[in-house]
Amino acid sequence: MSWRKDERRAERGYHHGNLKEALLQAALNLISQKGPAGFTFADAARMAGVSPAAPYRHFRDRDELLASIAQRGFEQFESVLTQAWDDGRPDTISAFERVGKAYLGFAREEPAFYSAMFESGVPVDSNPTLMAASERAFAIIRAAAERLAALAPPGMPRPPAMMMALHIWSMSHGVASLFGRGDAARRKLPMSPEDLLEAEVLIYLRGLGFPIDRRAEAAAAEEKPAGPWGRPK
Amino acid sequence: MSWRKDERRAERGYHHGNLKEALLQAALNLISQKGPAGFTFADAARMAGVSPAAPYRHFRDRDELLASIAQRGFEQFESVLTQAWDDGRPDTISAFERVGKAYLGFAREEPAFYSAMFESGVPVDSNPTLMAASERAFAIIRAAAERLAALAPPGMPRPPAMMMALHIWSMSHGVASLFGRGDAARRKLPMSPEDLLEAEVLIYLRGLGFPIDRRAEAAAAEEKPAGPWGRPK
DNA sequence: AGCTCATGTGAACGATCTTTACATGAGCCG
DNA sequence: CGGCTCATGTAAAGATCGTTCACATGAGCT
Repeated sequence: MSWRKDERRAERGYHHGNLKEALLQAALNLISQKGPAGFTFADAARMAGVSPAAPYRHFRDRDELLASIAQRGFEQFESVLTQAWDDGRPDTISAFERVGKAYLGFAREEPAFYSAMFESGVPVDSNPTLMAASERAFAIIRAAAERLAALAPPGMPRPPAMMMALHIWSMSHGVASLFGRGDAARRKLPMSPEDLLEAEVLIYLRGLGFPIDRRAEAAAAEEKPAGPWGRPK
Repeated sequence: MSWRKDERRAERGYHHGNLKEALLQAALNLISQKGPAGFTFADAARMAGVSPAAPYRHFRDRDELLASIAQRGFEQFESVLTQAWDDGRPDTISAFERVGKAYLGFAREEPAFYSAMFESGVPVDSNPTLMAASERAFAIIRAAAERLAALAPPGMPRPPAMMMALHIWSMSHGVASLFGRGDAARRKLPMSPEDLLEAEVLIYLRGLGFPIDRRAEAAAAEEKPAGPWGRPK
């Protein structure tokens, strides 16, 4: 790693070192603790050990900091999804399932990023670079849908990949947003969010004509082999 | 209507009349204009023509007002869904589609309610009456899913209604949250949110083994009869 | 060594949230 | 009708926050 000089400037720095980074980290901590509305600019400054005015050297205002976090979130999101997709290896279907799990995993493990990206009221379309980052993340889902659509059985009409991608995205976001995070808006579920989403997507794909094994859903619904739909309760 | 005396007290009241109501209305206006984060307690008071301290006679703090709005939102939501479902008349499928449209309609026409309910960070499970209202709203979807599940073709295994309900809900919320409102987080869509959701649900139901007419999706995807999947672009 | 510019500080303003003591008037009871 | 009481609203005040501006400081270049 590039320790030696980088670390000296980072830890102890001249004025502060990399305040920008420290502020982003502080904001992330605060958001994950108290939600995107509960984090204050002054708090982030305090947590970074600087005066309340210092952040204005790096962010025009509080919204720009939030937008920066959303931006970073989209980038990290894209990276996670890309890795999960792995260009469709070893096979399209299982890679696709991995993407779904990765989606939920990101929402759960990075709730601060996720809420900054989707629930903070940041106007995504007002910031071009933010918009672009969001597009790149969606492009992964879109690409996966494309490959999946190409796999449609010969007899079937090809579903439009864009529509598939939007459908999958809305399912994933719906599950993540309603049931994904441990804390807020939780509701007793008969199964894990991951299994819920997996079953949902599989049923959807079967509806498109893909030859999905029914046992996969059963396994997703619950490990209990009490019929193909899991426990009937 | 019960004018006469009610109205005198409502309009002109003694101190203010029904400040509580006025505050809720003011908050709704403010939220629909500036989002749930952008509304301030003082602003609501000002809009109601009272001092900034007056609201505290009716709400412990800002969060309680928000929770009250969410509560009311869930009640109104339940009413809208109940009306749309109409106990499954004239037939289960079309009533089900109506519920989906009603869901999106509510999210679009009452963005203030919707965001207070789902995106304001109000801890739903901390307030029992709020939780109950939310449950009652979800119960409509659940009941519809139940009826739908009972309609499953004889040869098919019966899907668990609860799972169906959760799936439908996550689709609806996903579409509403990502594409539903005119303003925030919009993205260019090849079709309307309503059509997107309708196609999604229909494909899902077909995946469950329901004999869904493919042309319905085509119509949903777009009116253009350019093949069963709408325009291939 | 000295200049310069990015970076951080301190003080200040207005707005907000919230509490506290005080005012007011509606409705009841005699 | 007169007075009591309590819900309802006000005024004032403290704490915090977002934001700005004049000023300080020191890193890096020449």
